[in-house]
Amino acid sequence: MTHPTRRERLRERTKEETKAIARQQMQTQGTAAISLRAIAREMGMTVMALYRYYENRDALITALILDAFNALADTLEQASASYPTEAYAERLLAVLLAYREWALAHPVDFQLIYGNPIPGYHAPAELTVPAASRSLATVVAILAAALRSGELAPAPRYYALPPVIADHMATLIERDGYGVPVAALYIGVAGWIRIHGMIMLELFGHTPPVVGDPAEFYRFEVTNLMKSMGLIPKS
Amino acid sequence: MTHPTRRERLRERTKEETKAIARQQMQTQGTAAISLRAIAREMGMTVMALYRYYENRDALITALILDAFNALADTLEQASASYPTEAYAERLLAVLLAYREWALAHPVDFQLIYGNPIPGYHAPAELTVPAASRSLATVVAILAAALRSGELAPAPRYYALPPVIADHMATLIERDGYGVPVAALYIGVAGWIRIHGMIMLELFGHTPPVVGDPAEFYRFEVTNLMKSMGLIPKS
DNA sequence: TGTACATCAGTGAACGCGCGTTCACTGATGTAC
DNA sequence: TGTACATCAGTGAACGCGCGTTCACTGATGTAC
Repeated sequence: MTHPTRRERLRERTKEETKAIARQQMQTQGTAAISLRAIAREMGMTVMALYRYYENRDALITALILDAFNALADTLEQASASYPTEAYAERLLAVLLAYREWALAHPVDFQLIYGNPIPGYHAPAELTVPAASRSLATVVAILAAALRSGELAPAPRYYALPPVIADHMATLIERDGYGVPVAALYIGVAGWIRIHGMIMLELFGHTPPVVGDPAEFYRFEVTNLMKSMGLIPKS
Repeated sequence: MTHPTRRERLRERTKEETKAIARQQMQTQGTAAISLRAIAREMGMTVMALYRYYENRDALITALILDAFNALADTLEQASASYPTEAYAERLLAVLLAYREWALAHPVDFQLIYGNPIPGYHAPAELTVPAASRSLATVVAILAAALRSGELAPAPRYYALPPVIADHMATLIERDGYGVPVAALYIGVAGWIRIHGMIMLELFGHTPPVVGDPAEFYRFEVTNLMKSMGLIPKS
């Protein structure tokens, strides 16, 4: 593994610039309108120059999706690491607030990974699935640690989980080697889904007119969610 | 107000057929790919014939969106009416289950109203907003009645609603003449958002791999949600 | 009941545009000897 | 240190396609007298 050559560095920079402009254009035109010709025009190059960097349009889209999944997961991991390990409630709250903030700061990337699929494009699952599960894993890890420490006291109803679901989650934990109890995975998934709905609706402008202050509403909902789990943050 | 003429009936039928084919094509191509030429081709007509029925592409999209909002609201109202007025819990559960079922049965219409906006298209708010609020109103009406009867006992935390949000909702209720307490609107909105997240993620294939049986999971979550409000359905 | 006219559904060619991808090429930058 | 050659970035024209919307038209269906 030698150092990257000058050429390799320039090459990497062009690939990054291409993605940056693609993101910029999706912001105004929508995720489906991603066009190689438009990107090349903006870069002051011919379309064909782009084919040196990405095999075709689908390859560029895949790169954008992977970047988005990883950027989100990085942000969440950073938020999680900004508190001591045993401050479970604070860590979880920080992660959940970071989730919304990232989505609002990068609406296009969020739509790319969680919104309407792009017509005609098919994601290569072997690449996207691992990248996608990193975020959930961050949340579930905190929950599992909190459960182990006894600080997290899930309400009795969490144990009334229908057998179909409990079994499925147990299998999943086994297969992927998560090493967490089913309760942690369930709470993580259920919480993620609730939060996700709020963000999706806010992003598309459906909640603000009803709720008034989406940021305040989000914080209130997330805090309640955590309280109902037995995890109470100080602030 | 005379009867519709033969011509008017035929005209209506063609407009309906146009929308039906548009929906069919969005199902395979994505909501953004709605194309007048493709629709005309499928109908065995020239593109220009369509311009007799819809002023332009945007007008057709608006018609599809209004249809979707109204079909959803009709379905919810029907579900609500299938139980006696005082059976609040059963009515609410029926409405919430109907919401998911409608979304799964009409994924394209659901994406059209709650998914990514279509690039270049701008919805006329004076038409879409009233149609959109019908669904929420159905849920909120049940909650308000349940509150009045004393059968719904919201947890104390519902009254810890941040003033910004409570004030905004109070203004909204006043302005639109909902005639319900703030607690009913808040519970309705919060519940709607949670449910929405689950359905969105299921529709785009993000939850099934994690959850195993989305229908069972949905029922479990909705029931828990209602229990936490003090509304317990029999079945 | 018959006729003249208005209304309406639908045609067909054309405009100007954007798209992804192919192919054969030029000229600059690096590498081996 | 100089030269011959390979690698690589980028060009430019072309193919075949689809799109929304314009315009001037044809022929059938209804309506008024």
